[in-house]
Amino acid sequence: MDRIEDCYGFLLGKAYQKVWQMEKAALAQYGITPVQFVLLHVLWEKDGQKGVELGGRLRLDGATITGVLDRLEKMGLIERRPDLNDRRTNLIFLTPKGKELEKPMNQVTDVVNKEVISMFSEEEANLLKSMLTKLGLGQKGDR
Amino acid sequence: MDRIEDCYGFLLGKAYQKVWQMEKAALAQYGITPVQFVLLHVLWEKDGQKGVELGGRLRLDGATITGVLDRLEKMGLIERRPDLNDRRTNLIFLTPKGKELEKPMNQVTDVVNKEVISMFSEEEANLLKSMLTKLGLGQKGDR
DNA sequence: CACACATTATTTGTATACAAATAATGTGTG
DNA sequence: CACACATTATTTGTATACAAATAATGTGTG
Repeated sequence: MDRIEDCYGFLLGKAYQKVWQMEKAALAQYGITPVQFVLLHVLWEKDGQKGVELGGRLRLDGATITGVLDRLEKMGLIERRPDLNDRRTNLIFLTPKGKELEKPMNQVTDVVNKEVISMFSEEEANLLKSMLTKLGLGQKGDR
Repeated sequence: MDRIEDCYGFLLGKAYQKVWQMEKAALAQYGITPVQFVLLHVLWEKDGQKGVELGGRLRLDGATITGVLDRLEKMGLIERRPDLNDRRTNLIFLTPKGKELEKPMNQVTDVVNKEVISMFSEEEANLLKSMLTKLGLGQKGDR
């Protein structure tokens, strides 16, 4: 490999960095980072999950989840409640404030997604999605 | 966007994470991280560059470059020398130890690249590269 | 049932990454 | 030439991300 611009790891990192910055800018008005957004997103789908479930879905280390939850809790968007069935576990619940953000934050991130998609043909965008899914989430298909 | 798995930012992040881990594992025997590797790679192409040139090429903030250089310097792989033409600047030079790593490290990262490519057809892999370049480095073509 | 082993969350340490501020030095316009 | 503005590297602070260690609790096999 003569040029770093031929290294897939490098290219993926830079593409991620760019899209992450677009999302960060879009979410800045709510004081939320992209990672905090995706964690909230999983809770909007299903409230009251365990930390380890969130980490599994988001492919994040437990230590990382702890930190993200700390910040979301400090902002008053989520709440840790003890799991009555397993005292090792907390269940993570959205606060009303956390629930309110679903619609507006999905709107601004949808705009970013459309911006990304608009750089390619529909066919290319779909292929990109399936290739990234295969690379990052292990399988070609959906989960 | 109903599922985070449809969010390009998320997919890019996870694909990057996976490939980064593969590279990290391959480079671990040399005690080098993927980011340190790409910085060294730019120096192998041309020794004696300024920090700001490295940051421009790698799309990294000056503060990030400072940190990466600190660690590479501590490991004895690079050296900061004053620029006689501009006293604001250091020029970054490879040490003999830093030069030695070029061949072996390129070999192990080439293996990772081939692993990534092998997941797709040649046509798909080329399209992926051009799409990531367009997304992350601004233009479709090469620089 | 006891106890080795597993699971869950957290803490600590290291490495990116960027924003904002700072200090030193260059450059360009009147 | 002076001085506002730009450039370069660094420092400080915040936010991921993971590895390794720890503490508390569960689970399964003899």
